[in-house]
Amino acid sequence: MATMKDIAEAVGVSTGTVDRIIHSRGRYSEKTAAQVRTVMKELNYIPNIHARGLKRTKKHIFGVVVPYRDQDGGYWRLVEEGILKAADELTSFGNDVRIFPFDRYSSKSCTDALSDALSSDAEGLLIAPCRPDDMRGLLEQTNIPCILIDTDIPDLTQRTAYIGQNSRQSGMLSGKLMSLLISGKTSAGQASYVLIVDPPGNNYHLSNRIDGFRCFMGAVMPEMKLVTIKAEVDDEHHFHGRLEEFCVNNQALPRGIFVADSSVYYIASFLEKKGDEYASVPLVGYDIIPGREFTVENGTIDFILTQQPEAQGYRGIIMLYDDIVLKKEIHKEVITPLNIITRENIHTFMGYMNS
Amino acid sequence: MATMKDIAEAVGVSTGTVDRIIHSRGRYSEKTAAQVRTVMKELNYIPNIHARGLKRTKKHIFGVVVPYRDQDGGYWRLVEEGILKAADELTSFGNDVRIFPFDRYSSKSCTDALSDALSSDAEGLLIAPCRPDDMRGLLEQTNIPCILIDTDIPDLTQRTAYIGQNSRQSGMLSGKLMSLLISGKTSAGQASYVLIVDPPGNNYHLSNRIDGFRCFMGAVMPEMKLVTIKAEVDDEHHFHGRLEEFCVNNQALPRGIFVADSSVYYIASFLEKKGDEYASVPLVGYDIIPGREFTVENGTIDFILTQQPEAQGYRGIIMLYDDIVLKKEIHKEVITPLNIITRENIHTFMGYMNS
DNA sequence: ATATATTGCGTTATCGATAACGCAAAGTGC
DNA sequence: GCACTTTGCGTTATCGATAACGCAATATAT
Repeated sequence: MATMKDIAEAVGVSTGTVDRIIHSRGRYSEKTAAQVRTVMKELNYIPNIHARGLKRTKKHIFGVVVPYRDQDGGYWRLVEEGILKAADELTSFGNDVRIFPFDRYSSKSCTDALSDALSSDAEGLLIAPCRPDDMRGLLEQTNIPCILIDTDIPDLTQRTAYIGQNSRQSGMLSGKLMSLLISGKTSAGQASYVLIVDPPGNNYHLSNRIDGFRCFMGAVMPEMKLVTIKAEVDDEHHFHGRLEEFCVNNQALPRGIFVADSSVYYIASFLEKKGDEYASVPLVGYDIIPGREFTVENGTIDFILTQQPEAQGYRGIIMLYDDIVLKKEIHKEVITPLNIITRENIHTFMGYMNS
Repeated sequence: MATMKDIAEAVGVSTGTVDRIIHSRGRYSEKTAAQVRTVMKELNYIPNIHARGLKRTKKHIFGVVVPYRDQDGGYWRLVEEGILKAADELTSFGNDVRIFPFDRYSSKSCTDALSDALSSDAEGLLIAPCRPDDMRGLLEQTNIPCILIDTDIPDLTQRTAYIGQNSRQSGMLSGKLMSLLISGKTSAGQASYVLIVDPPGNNYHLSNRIDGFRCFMGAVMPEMKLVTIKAEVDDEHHFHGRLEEFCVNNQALPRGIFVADSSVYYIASFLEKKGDEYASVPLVGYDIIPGREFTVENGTIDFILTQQPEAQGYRGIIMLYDDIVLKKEIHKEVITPLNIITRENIHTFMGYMNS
């Protein structure tokens, strides 16, 4: 492995000059710079990240702007876990990750958190711009590198990268799984409709998922009716109430139920409460929520799709670090894989997470 | 962040003593050691990995003993890719990864490769003991730490860790997917049997998968006959020949086909050649093979299960490094997640791999 | 009692990159 | 022509952990 000293000796200058050239800190002639760059390539010089890391006593501070842990059915808690895991690894190098959480249903909370983060001494931000229109203005005025997560704002100049999911595609996948689940059960007496549960909020991922689901079902099972109920509050009781109400007005059970986010666990608990006939209705939803896995294990929930929110959060921080500290070339767009979880493989995912 | 110097000053000794205590290198009294350990906990001392990495000029050499790239339908090529990726990251720290490949169908090739690796100057090995009985003897005589991949030998003292899959469980999962796929298509004229293709070799993962598949199908669809054909040679033409032969003797198409490894792509090409009626037979198999994805994309293959062989290889090397160089505590057993791949999500996986 | 071994500890050079500091030579302004 | 700035470069301390080396003070052997 070639070191800076090797380069310096080969060219006939000192390591200080080489360093200045590498970091474009001035105080060198272009002539020497060209020689150094040539020799660097020849010797295949790779900076020793340990020496760098050791010398760098400066603390790097990263800011994270994401919704409160409990919002979107605990989804952000998982993202935060990934963030904290990465933060933990990085803080051992003397870095710091500060979280500026906000209420995704409040415009003010959102902009407040963002401006706090921007005026903090963070060198880079990981932002979930759930309310792009509220946040865009502030983001355009800064020059801090930002990695966006969950929601993209492609034309933003500060957008160093985007990490997210293909929500419409995941809706299509849900549709496929649902169609497989219900194609077998041809109970003649049953009504031919599938229930779509639209969770509270107007998250655009939710509408994309539902859209994708409708699209797939429409193509594969055009005769199947799709009935939607909209929930207004992110609360288990509220969901149960809405469902109970629905059951009273509809004598026939649906052929299947699709829930566009982790509220699928609320539906599962409702169905289990109502007995076996209900619990056996095919149910497809999103996200693994710690402590709720048993409804997948016992088969009440047939399929769960997940985009590994922890992995997204973790990845976000690591990319920020790679970009700012290590100055690595990072991917501009990372679309996380769409995992299909069911009774038979849920264990293999749970064990793998925290390792 | 507390440094060794802080610890030393707090206790009233020198950093040399602290270092000797941390690494149990002797030349210190138990009394001082106790004090140092207490203060270390108090100050929450975390060694600076950069200082460590910097000081360590010694090249670490790791050996890898795995089957030839092309065996098991290219599976090992993928494992190797992960290994090389990890190796690439580590070699920038001045390490070296040497691969000792073997022919998994030859006892001699297998032991030769292993003994080469053992007599090399590798400090740790990543081994796929595909032929456990052949390899065990040699492994018991060494004291080099070994991480096993793919096949486990639980009682081996050198076994630092095992990375692998739950193959029986994956067979069950295949069974589930197959049962969903065929429960819908109730064409009256069709025979009621599912074809199981048993690939060449007596890999125990293969038999476990088939076993799991049979188990699930037997439980969910007891009336369904399961017909097995065994392939003898790992060659596309051979598979086509065996299938053609089977078709001649069986007028009716199977309700579904399960292939226990990546030879599923051979089956897919056969079905596509025979026309639409054949290509629409539900097909479930294993592994994403680069260049063959189109048979999943166009729907000839309905479901692919994968255990991310690249991730396994990558993880193996990283764990070896963590164990030997960083002296981290590593997990003794890592079971990789069972991913379900289908037309609607295959793209999300392919993009993610090399990032 | 003398020779040798062991124990317990301090001191120090080293790994490679970084950036502050210093200094001579060349350039600029009046 | 004198005072200055800028350019181009070398020198050096530093980051934290490591391990070789040295040196007393004991312990053990003969």
